[in-house]
Amino acid sequence: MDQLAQAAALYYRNFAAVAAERDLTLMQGKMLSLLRRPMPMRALADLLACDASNVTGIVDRLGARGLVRREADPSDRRVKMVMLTEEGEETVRQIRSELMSNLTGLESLGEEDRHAFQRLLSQVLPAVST
Amino acid sequence: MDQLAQAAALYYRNFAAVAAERDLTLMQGKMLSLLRRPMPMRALADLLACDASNVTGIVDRLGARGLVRREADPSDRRVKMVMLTEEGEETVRQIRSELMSNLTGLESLGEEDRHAFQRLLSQVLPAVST
DNA sequence: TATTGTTATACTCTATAACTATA
DNA sequence: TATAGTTATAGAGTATAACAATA
Repeated sequence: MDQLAQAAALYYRNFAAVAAERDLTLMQGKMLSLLRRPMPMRALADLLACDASNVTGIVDRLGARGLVRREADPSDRRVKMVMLTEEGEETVRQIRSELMSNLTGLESLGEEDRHAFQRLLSQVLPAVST
Repeated sequence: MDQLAQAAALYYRNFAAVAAERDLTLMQGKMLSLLRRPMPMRALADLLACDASNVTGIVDRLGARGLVRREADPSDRRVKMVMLTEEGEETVRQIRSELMSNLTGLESLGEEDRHAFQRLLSQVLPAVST
């Protein structure tokens, strides 16, 4: 229990540090990481667990830096799809690779331990859609 | 790796929800939880991984609600010790107990799985002091 | 000189409420 | 009527820089 708290703290401290190196806030880094494919603003709000009105500002700031862009959805003209630009894609690649190399603990595990870890997490994570 | 991200997201989502029920922000809840014993402002800044100037405001707001108080340190008159009030202690007890009951996953594990989990976490947590 | 805590400042995140344009 | 996104607003977190008091 305390270990879960520490693991969570470690993960976010690491994530925030990696993002900060690129002048990104935690939320900006999270949003970029979520955009594996184009997504409506609304979906981003759900995944980031924040109000839809906040997404406007975050996308604005990332857009001003050329990391994401909005595009109209032909099938529903209310919807705006958000997607990474080329530069955004590259930034996400860098973040992911640095996250990996900072948290090498899991990668250095044997097969058996890794499976035990995943089994345990699946019990603790009944309702996570991220 | 992705599982660690999900576990961290789950933990903080749960923590923030429990804190919000008591009209506390995530940082306010974190600070209360850290105050197992009186602590200088400076130590809180280190544990919360934020600038010392932020601690002033957070302690101010918690103090205005009667959950913490400052006290002079006789041995170094620059230092102010922050400690929980009686109401603060009770709030922390409630938060802890609700966190536990929400994340029952770990508690329901068998001995073997629990040990595997702790062994894994200890590999991922080389530098966590919280 | 260095450290502790505060203040001032500017920016970001946050929820709420009111608005528009679509559906 | 309901939904997607925006805007306005107020409160909270954030780092930086400058400051007073103390070491």
